[in-house]
Amino acid sequence: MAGENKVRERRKAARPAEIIEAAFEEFTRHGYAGTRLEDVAKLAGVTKGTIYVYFPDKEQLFHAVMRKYWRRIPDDMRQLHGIPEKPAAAFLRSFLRLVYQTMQADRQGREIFRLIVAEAERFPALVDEYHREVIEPVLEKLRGILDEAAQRGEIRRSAVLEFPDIVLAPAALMHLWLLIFSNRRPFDADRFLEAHLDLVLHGLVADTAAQPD
Amino acid sequence: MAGENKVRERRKAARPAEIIEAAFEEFTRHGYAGTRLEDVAKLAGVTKGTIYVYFPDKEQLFHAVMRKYWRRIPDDMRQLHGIPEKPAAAFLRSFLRLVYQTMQADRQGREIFRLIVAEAERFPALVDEYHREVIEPVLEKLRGILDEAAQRGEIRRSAVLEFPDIVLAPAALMHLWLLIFSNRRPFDADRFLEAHLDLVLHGLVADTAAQPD
Amino acid sequence: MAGENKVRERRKAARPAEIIEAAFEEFTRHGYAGTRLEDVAKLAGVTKGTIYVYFPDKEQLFHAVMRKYWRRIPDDMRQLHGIPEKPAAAFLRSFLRLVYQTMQADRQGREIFRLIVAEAERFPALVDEYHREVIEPVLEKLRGILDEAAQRGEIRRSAVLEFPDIVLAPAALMHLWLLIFSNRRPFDADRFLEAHLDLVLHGLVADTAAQPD
Amino acid sequence: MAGENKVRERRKAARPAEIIEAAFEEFTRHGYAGTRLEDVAKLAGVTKGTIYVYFPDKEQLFHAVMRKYWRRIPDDMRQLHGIPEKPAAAFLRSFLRLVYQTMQADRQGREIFRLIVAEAERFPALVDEYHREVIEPVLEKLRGILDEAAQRGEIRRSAVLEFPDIVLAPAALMHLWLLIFSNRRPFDADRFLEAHLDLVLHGLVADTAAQPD
DNA sequence: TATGAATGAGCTTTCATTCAT
DNA sequence: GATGAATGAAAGCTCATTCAT
Repeated sequence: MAGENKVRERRKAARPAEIIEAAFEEFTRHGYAGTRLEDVAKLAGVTKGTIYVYFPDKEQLFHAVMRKYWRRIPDDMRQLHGIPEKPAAAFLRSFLRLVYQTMQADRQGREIFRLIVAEAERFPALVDEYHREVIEPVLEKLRGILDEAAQRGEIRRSAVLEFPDIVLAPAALMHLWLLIFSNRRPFDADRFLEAHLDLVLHGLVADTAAQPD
Repeated sequence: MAGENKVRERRKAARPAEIIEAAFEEFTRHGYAGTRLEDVAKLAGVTKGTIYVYFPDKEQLFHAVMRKYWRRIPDDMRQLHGIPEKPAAAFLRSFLRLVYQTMQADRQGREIFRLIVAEAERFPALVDEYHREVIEPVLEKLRGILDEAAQRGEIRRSAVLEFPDIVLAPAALMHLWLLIFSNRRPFDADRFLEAHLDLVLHGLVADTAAQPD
Repeated sequence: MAGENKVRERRKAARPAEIIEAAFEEFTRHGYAGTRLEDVAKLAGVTKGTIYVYFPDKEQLFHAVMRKYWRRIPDDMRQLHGIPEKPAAAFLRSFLRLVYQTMQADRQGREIFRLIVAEAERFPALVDEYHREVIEPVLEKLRGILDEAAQRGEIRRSAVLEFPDIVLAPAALMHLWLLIFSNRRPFDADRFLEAHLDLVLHGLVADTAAQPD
Repeated sequence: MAGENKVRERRKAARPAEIIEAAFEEFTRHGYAGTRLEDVAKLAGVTKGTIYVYFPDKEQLFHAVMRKYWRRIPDDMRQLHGIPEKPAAAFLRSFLRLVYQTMQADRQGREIFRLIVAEAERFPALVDEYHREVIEPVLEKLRGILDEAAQRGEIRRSAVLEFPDIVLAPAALMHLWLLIFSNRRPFDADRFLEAHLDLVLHGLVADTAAQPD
């Protein structure tokens, strides 16, 4: 009774995920319009028809790919729990370091971002969803860090507090550089992060006494 | 009769440019693979066949579009000539203000950037060319500004000097926001620029005496 | 437990009939080629595979549908037994009234007729079978009625006796009207029958004395 | 200037008609769903793509086929002009003879009728159009003939006058027989028409004195 | 017996490209 | 140069049929 059709069930249960994985590769490599479902199928080790067993059409498969791969990003931020939140300089450093680590390691999240930029016109609803679920939480987290530090008097009250994106911008730019140059252009991410921290900590510090590092 | 001919000739001479303009609209809206040459032709007021009179194939047309629209960007930087280069804070402000103005006004440059991100995998050579001709000059300009200011002792010698991208990053991010949210999300570019300047000037300033604004 | 089994067995035994019923609906609505076995399965409350347990392929299922639904038509004619066969006018009236009643009530027979017309080219053998089993018996019955009436001198000996279809034709036409206009076009079947009878009885009557109604 | 591209233009102008002709053959043989556009193309001597130069999709091609082939039917009725309208018996005979001739000769009109019956469910609007443009005019013509004859006292005022279809029904039935039996079943159309006329003329005649033939 | 995942041939439709005019 | 009819390869999608369970 037990274990006889487990293999089959396991395969069956894994099918949609396998197809999504393959679709991710093809979509990120060739864009939405440039992707051939036949290639997706081949990569997933199934036939064209099988894709349609699980997804009603190309568009829904695209949606599934997008949603699957951006969900994981905010999860990484949980690692921040347990890190003492002050002094602000140290916490900010931890926060940004985590962001860089995630961004560097997470090729998938990066490629999803490419698709967001590339297909923003075709799938505006997806862009909004992405903003709400991926970008906004990170910015809100950062805004909270900055606000509390400002309340404690550790950093200046400046217009920057209104735009946490500005503090994060260099990280986003690194994202883009990795995206468009792949590995053609050497990039010292550690040193880039140090420079980024240098600017931010000097730029936000409450008074000259509070020097970072 | 001669006048008639002239109009015709002028139109004839304008054909390739008109086709490129139309192709720009279609490529930026639908991406490379998603663009139909028939739509390009319709928008340009010619027929499909005419495109092939001037361009050997879709790919070369794409190249032409890309090259035409990014050439103009560095031109804007000439406006900086004539502005006194010190004090550094003021010059940086002028520089960044110019960058923001250009970025906001230049929908075409923005859309080209979208294509760079979207089609980086398919046209890596184009990305490299874009970097050499568009990104690099701006970064080099900024690097020059920063280096000179540092030599004059107006700003700190920090790791940031190695990565002028970091100073420019918020502007690039605004570029992206405009790109993916179109006009769906209100964005106060002026205030964003002020916050950006606030961070950069405080972050780079040599000593606490040199406050911006 | 035994009761449970019975229900199941009863259901099992009913399966083929349920499938045929569902197939009838789909085939008549969408034609042979336009019918999807998956829809048949859904309508029958089974899965696609089950159809193949009972029918080797789509074609055989179609055959089964056709044969099942035309068998019942001649049965209705048994209702004529017991009606005195003369005078001919009265018997003819009873006969035609029965034909009209059957035709109006029997949506299924009507739809089968549509399939006969629609798929005659693809299934000529089925058409011949249909003629032999459905059309011919009715025509023969009518021919018999007319012949006997003629022998009794109640109706004229005319060429019409060779073609009982001519006497029946208006009924067939009503069949067609119902088939192609569904309920879009109002149709007074009773009055139509009266007119039909009027023509036939006047047309066949032996002499002017024998007026119907 | 003249005659150089005439051949091409002639071919071009003929294309849609050639495709419609080929489509007619395939649609009438295999029905709407059963027809493969590739076969249509092959029969028309073009490639699949060419069909889409002239017709937006399969459905519009079907519409075009239907409309093209039923237009000609009412035209045949013009042949009646010039025939003296009385006595009614003779005119009715001419009318029905013409109907039979048309029906026998016009394989295309017959096949269109098959499609009307077969696809009535899928294209109800087409059925209505067919009724308005093909059936209705014939019935109205006949109704006019009968009404005038009745006014002149040449035929009885009976319920039949309300339903000219009844008078025409045998012709319609012959249509069907030809349609579903092709040439498998011998059919003496002349004798059938004679029998038909016999019934109708006897059935409608005002008094016993007025005998047909 | 019944299932339904999987197949793959085949369908309609699209579109970059060609070429006679 | 300019046209646009024609092509044909290939794309997205469908569905009758199979088969391991």
